[in-house]
Amino acid sequence: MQDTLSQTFAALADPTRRALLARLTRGEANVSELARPFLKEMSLPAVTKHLKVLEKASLITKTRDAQWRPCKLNATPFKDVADWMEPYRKYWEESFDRLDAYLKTVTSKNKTKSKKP
Amino acid sequence: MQDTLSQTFAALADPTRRALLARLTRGEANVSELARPFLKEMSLPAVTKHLKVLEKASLITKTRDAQWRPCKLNATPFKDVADWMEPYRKYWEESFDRLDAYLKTVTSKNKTKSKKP
DNA sequence: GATATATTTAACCGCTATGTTAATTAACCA
DNA sequence: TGGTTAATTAACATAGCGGTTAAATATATC
Repeated sequence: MQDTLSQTFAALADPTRRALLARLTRGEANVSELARPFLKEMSLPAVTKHLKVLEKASLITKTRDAQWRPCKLNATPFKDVADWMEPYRKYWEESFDRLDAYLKTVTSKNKTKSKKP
Repeated sequence: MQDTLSQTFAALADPTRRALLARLTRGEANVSELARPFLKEMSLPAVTKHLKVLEKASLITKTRDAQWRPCKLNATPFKDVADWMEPYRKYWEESFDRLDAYLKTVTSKNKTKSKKP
């Protein structure tokens, strides 16, 4: 078994699973509701498996309501990812500041060709 | 081939690769420098492969200097992850606000037991 | 009890990821 | 030229992922 963060990233490394999470930001949903948009591309058991991966990674929690299994998002792993990202934030923001600066030089070079009169 | 974000998350889903990235926040390093801390646990070709995964995911760039291959971090995929995370931020912060609120109720319940006079 | 709906489990398959060791390539040095 | 260091490639083993279909389980309803 892997460490928690690896498990989280592995769970996020699939577009179907990310779409499932995105759906859950709009509120709880049970398995068949979650599966519906994907049933042209894959079977229901495939979706069940994706949900199990998300559940094992604690990204979602499955509860019980009669024969339905409402799922909801868990915040903790997102927080963990955000915290892991933090040391890199300064780095990439700096990088985009540089892009910003570059774009400003381009703008100034093209001033005479500007659409505005 | 997978989509970019999946490739990024997959690359991050390994503790060795995350450690390599962490090392690179302290500046450029070539392959053997990067490998050194891991050579008790795995072979050099294994590290080479990890670096290739990071490179394919654009998380690092490998350049050339004689027989050395200095590696440096790329900001873009980190930005992409951060952007993907953004819709979830409010969600998990809210969740930790709730924790905060809970902790406050605990504090208030224990007011009489507080260390402060 | 029988049937319908919701979901999971089982058994299987093909592909890819991660590691190994041995060999190879590339660049430098003496 | 020959030797050393740096890094990659080749060939291979193993394990796990993501999908399938078919069967099983759970709950509600008639």
